[in-house]
Amino acid sequence: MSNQLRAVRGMNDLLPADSPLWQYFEATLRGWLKSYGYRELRTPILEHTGLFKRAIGEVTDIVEKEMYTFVDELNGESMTLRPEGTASCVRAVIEHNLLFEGGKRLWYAGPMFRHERPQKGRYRQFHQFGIEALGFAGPDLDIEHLLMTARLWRLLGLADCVRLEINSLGGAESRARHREKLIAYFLTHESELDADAKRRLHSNPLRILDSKNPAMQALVEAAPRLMDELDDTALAHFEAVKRGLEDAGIAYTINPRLVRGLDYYNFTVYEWVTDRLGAQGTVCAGGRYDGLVAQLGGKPAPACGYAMGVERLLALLVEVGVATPADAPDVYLVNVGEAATRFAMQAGEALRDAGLDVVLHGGGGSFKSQMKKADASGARYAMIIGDDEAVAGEVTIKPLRGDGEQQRIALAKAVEFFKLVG
RNA sequence: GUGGUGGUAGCUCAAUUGGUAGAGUCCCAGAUUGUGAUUCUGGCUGUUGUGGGUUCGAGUCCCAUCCAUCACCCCA
Repeated sequence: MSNQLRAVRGMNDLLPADSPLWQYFEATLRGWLKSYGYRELRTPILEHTGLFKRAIGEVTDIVEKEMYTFVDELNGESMTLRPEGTASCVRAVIEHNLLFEGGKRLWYAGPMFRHERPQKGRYRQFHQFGIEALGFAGPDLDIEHLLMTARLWRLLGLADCVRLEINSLGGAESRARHREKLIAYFLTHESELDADAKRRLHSNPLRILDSKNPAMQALVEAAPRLMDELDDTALAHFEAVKRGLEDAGIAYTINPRLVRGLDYYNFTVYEWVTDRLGAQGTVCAGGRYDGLVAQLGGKPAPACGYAMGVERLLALLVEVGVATPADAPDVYLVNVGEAATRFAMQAGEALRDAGLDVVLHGGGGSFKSQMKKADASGARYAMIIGDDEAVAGEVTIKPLRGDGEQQRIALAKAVEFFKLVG
């Protein structure tokens, strides 16, 4: 065991027993995305480090201490495994001039990498699914995104275990103004700050508002509020988003302390959270990032989007007890004897031509042991072929589930039989 | 990255104050020599996460380390 090879910490194998749940989830996503007109964008997992530094922000936790960054020994370039999807998405949109013909609705999915201490619902390689709408001004797409996420919870049966929190961060000027007031306020109360807060005072004072330290609550409650700094445009935008939610009957709470860990957000931010996954309860988060396209060198364009943590959503599905769809074949092909195996190969192909899912028993074994495998496979039928059948060009069909008699018929008739029973 | 808890067969778990590592399940074979899911019988599986230490003797105590997990932190 000491020399045993293991997967890298925080990075998991997806085993066959679990893949049906992922496939069910992914299939649900595809249908749902199509119904809103979103189209897939796939970007490389590896990007130049500079992209994430510019997009996410130099002083964020992600960039400062969580990125898998390394030098490509072959050419000396600094590379980074993507820690999130938005930066790559915007980069690709700019690089290929996708906004030339107007706004774009895009989605992406895949592995992301952050070097954090692993915990349930938090892994070093984890999967995000996200959507980005670029080139659309105003609150329309913010609202669409919230409506579509709410629909997804209904589709997945999760509507009762997630709740929506929203906030507005306003524009850059509002945030700068608020930041100054916040620092001034905390400086006058510096003796009451805990160690975390003191550390953040100048690097990321907004984060102090997020503190869970009970001793800090009174201080935080009385702090200057960003909402008070919002200009008319930001307020009108926020009001429109709230109205959209109310029109759709989606419950929400305004959380003035909701802050994003990535620097590119402005105006609307939101999180869908659950209390059934412990400390890793944020299942979907997003908002508007109007400045990012220009910041990354593109022609200025408004944008908004969100990302979901796939592992967390699947954990929630398991918690709620979704029926995991079976992936059993229609037919398990039992074959004993050399001639029987050769005939069974042809029989299997004939059944697959007719659209059936067929597992052919491999590696020999007695009828008894093969029948046990047939049962364990979950197949509805066993098709039994011994040398007797092979010589006659016949097969024996035995129902393994429900009623029905075993019958021995010609292969061509068997194919017809399966076409009928589906 | 910080602190707490835990790690025994493929899986779920036992093992008295330190004294011979066990059960269920799974898998394999047979009862039923061409037929599963029930029943009965028999069989296989372990450097007790890893490496040190204390001891006549360590799954059990000590140290380190790895992994998981809970909270912090962070975030999806």
